[in-house]
Amino acid sequence: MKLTKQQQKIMDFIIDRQDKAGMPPTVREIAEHFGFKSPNNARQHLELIEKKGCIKRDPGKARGIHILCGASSPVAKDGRTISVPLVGTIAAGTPVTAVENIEGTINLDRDLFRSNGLFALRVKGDSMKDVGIMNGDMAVIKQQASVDDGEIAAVMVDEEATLKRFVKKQKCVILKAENPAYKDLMVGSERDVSVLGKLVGIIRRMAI
Amino acid sequence: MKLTKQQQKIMDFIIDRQDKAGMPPTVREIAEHFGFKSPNNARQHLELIEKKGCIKRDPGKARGIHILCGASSPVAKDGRTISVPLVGTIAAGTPVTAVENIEGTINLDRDLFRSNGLFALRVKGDSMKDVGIMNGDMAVIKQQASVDDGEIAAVMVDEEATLKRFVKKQKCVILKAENPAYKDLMVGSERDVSVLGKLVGIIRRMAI
DNA sequence: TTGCATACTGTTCATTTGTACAGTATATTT
DNA sequence: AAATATACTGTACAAATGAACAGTATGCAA
Repeated sequence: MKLTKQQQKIMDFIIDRQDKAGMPPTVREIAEHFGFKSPNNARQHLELIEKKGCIKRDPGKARGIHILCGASSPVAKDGRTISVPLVGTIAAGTPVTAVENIEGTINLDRDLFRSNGLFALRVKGDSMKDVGIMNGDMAVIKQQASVDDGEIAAVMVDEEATLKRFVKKQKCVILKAENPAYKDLMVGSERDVSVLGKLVGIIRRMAI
Repeated sequence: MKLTKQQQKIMDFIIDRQDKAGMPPTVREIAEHFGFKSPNNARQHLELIEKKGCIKRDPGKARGIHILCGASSPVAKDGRTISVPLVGTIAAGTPVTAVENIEGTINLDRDLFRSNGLFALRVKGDSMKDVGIMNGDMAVIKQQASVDDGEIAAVMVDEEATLKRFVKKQKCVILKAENPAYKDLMVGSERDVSVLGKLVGIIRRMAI
C-alpha cells in the first residue's frame, strides 16, 4: 500500500537521518522535527509505516528503526546507485551503447546522477582542458538528440565521439573546443551533427 | 595515538554493527558482546577511544556513537559501491570527518575507488584549474599523514582544507597551486604542514 | 618504589526512550 | 448517519540507556 503524504515526509526524514547521521532518529526526534506536541503521534505514524512494509521496528530498542525500502524519496528503491555503461570508442554506424562499444560498467551515486538514459564516455585528448575535462576522464552523458546553445555535448565527429561546446549561430553550429590549441569546428546545420547527449558529470580516478 | 588491542576490538565491533545493523551499538550491547559484567567498562573504553579521536560521542543520547576514523570504508549492501563522507569546510581543531564537518555522503564505484579511509572534499576556488580541478568539484581523498613529492594533497592552510601539489625541496616544502594566478606557498618543514590525505579522484556534477 | 594508563566489577541515578491509555478533530467511505 | 482511516494532543509508566562514584587488579615506565 502507498504511504500517505505525511507518512512519506516522515519516511524521507528517517532516510535522511540514516544517511547523514549514520543512525535512525528516535521517536521523539521525529516528533520534534515535525513540531508534534506528542511523541505518540510520531510513534503511531511509525506503526502505520511499518504495516505498509517500509520499515521494520525493533520493539523496545532505542532508534529501533530499520529502513526496508526507500519508497518515492530521492533514494531509489533498489539501492543507492545506478549502473551505466562505459563507452570507449564508438564504432561507426552503431548505437552508442551497443555491446561492441562497451568498455565496462561504472556505478554512480543515485543522488548525484538521477537521470535516465545515462552513459559514460572515456575522454580522449585535452580539447576541453579549460573546463576541467582531462584526457582519460569518464564523462557522464545524458542521452538526448539535441542540446541547448552553450551546453557541452558528446557529438560524433569523424566517426569518433568527442566532447565539444555546442554553440548555435544564425546559420550554422560551432563545435567549440575549450582549449586555445584546438580549432573550432564549423558545421553547416544542426541536423548535420550527430548529438549523442549532454554532459552531466565527470568522474576521474588518478593514477596511483 | 594508536588504539590498544582491546580498544581496537571494541572499535571493530562498533564498525561491524554500524555496517550490519545500520546503527551503532549501545554501551550495554558492547558490554554484553564482550562479556563485561559492568556496562561501565564499555563506557570507559568509549571515553578513551573518543580521546584518541576515533569516535565522537553524543552525550546522553542513545547509541550516540559516531565513527570518525579507523573505519574501513563501508561497502554498501549491494557490494558495488562504497560510501564516503562528503566534507564541506573543516572546523579548526576537529578531525576531518568529524560530524560537524560532514555535508553528506556520496557513493563511489568500488572498482574505481578501492581504498580504505576515503573521504570526499568539496573543492573551493580554482587554484588547481590547470590540472582539471574546478570550483565545486568533489575531490576524493585517501586519508594519510604524508604524501610523496609531486603528489596532490589535501592540506590544512589557514584553518581551511585545500588541494595543493606537494613539492619537497631540500629545506622546505612548496605547496604549489596549478594556476598561474595563484602564488605558491612556501612552508618551512614538512612537519609544519597538516596533510589530510592524497588526491585519488574527482567527481563533478554539472549544474543542470 | 611510585606513579600512571589500562582493564575491569558493582552500584546507583537521571535521562532518554518506547509504549500504553485516553481523548479530539477531520476527512473519506459505507 | 455510522464507520473507518488518518492526524493529532496529553499524560503516564517501565524499560533502556548514558553517566557518575567507588572500588580492584595488572602491567609498564620513570
